[in-house]
Amino acid sequence: MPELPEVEVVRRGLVSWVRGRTIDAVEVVDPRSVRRHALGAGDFIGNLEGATVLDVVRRGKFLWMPLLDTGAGGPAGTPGSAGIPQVALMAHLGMSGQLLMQGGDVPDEKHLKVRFRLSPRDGMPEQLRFVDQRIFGGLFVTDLVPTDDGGPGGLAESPLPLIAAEAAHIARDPLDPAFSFDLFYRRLRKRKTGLKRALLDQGLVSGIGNIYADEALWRARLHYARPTDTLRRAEAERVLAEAREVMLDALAAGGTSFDSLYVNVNGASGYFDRSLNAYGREGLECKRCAAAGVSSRMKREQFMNRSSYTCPACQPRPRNGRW
DNA sequence: CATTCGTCCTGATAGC
DNA sequence: TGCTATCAGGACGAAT
Repeated sequence: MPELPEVEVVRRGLVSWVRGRTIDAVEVVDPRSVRRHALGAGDFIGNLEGATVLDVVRRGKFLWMPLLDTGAGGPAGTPGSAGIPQVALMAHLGMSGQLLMQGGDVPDEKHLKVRFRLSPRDGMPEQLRFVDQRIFGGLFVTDLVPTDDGGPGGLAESPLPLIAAEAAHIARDPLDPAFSFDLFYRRLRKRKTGLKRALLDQGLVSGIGNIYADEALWRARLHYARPTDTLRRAEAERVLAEAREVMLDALAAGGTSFDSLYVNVNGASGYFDRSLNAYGREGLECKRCAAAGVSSRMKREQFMNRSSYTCPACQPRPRNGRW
């Protein structure tokens, strides 16, 4: 389930394979994977064929490749703009999306949705493939627009002060050097909602999904339903610091994976799931309580139409009035 | 305006 | 055995 670390692993894996290569041909095997491209699959293809990939950049879980039109005439970018890209190929992995580099002789994956044939380069696979079982992810072409907050964000800052229009509403992520805690805390306190809902709101802080939200809350000993307008500064700092820690650990491990739905760009699964403390541990002893000699079992509850895992002893549900 | 909820999807698994 | 129900969840647009 791709969250920030997994998407960053894909970005890093992808960039050396695609930067500078031209998209020679595009094949949309399943149009549902380009449904966010409003003008349809034909227009999607027309925008991409002949364009050159300049870079792979990210904000939150959105990943995109700024494109330069090579002059073949497609709508992608306008010649004469001094090499400044105007559009990008956007990718969101959703639940189960993968971006794979594959040689032309590799059989099609069962859930292959879109195939890109790239200009040949020695020792590099010919195809970039988008594979997605559950079709929550997708690809589309988006405009690149100026941004005044320093660039797209993420861990590897792009030299271009441009952001994909479709990702302009996404906040910076906690690993981003330009992430502002003050801005986050100010906005958090104004919310009338629960803490986990806020952590999952990509417009407030990006990159955190259900798994890392539960892990960060567990590490910070905070309950998911804690009202955001009661959070003390130190508590907000704590949960963000823990989110940062758990995502850095996952990044170092190459991303989290449970069922091989997610693999990185070269097809290798992450293995961080073995060190999760909260997610998926229903009925098991809370590791922290056990270490302190207290017996407490993790419980699972439905929240926001998804599972939330908490320890009832060290992450007590907030009560009215006092904290 | 802010917040919450329904929807999109497939396939593994549980239960009868 | 073969069917149906349940679960997984990111993000957007509709509803409240």
